[in-house]
Amino acid sequence: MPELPEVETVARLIAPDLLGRRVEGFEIPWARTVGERSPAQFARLLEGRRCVVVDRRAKYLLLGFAAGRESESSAWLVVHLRMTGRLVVEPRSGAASPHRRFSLLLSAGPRRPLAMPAPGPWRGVAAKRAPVASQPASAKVRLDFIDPRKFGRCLATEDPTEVLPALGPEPLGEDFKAESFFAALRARSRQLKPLLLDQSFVAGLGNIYVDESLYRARLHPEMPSDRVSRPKAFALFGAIRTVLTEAIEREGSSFDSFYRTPTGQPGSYQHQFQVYGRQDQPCRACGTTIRRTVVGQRGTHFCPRCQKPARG
DNA sequence: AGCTACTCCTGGTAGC
DNA sequence: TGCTACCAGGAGTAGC
Repeated sequence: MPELPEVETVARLIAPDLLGRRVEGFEIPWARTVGERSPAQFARLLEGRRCVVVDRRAKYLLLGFAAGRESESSAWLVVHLRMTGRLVVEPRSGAASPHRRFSLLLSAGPRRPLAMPAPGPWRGVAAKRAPVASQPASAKVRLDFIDPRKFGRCLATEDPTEVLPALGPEPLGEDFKAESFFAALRARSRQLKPLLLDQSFVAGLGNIYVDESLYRARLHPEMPSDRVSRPKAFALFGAIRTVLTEAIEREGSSFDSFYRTPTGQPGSYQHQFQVYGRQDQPCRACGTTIRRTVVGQRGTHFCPRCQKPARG
């Protein structure tokens, strides 16, 4: 499922195919994908504008569009992939997926590629490989939002803050500090698993990376957050950042039919999973059988020996 | 504040 | 084989 590393990968890889292209139209095969917006509102907000920003905040992709020759975004397409959403850039006349829910029709690209704008302060990790355009700049293209389960959303807005919910700190950002993370854990008394999944507490983690982070920090998913010791809180802080960084370096996690990069490639972080999806298999550290339970309505994977429920 | 349940959806799979 | 039933999952919302 697309979490922070997958969305980050999509942003990086899709940027060279979007930057500098102009919106010439759109198609909305599944209306609920675009929320309340009518085609007329889309036209007013986006048509004729040029893509100048491709960024990410939490699990949201932010595509910024500028009017005329300006370089400041005055309209945004805010995309959430949820479970099964994908963004793909296709030749304009190429065949569309039966699960296509929304498309932007884009002009040919600029003669000289638009420089990637300075990444948002929440990026945190440098790209390992330089993203390359998949389509020639001379071709008109189509940005397809493909989403079999229809959970994803593409929202057009003049101001992203008006469609984004309250979001906690970016775990790879500069303002995410171990000391304040410890204080924040102390200030609540929720089970770690649902707390870390709460996007207003820390932004961008989902089911996979929460399980992997808790395992790495040797913390039980049901432990109340205010019982986590200072050293353990620091360990969890480091675990979250390490897991996310390594996942970005491997371009995210893919399994079953879930999640592909914009070029259709799977990520490879699934090969690094220590607990997620490894129920009934031995813990790589101690050999104990990994267990799967349900915590807060979410499938939860942990090692009962490494992750003791006692005070951490 | 924090919990539980429900909703949105469909592809995949387990069970018969 | 063909059918039904159920489930995963993020996030928003409602009710307690």
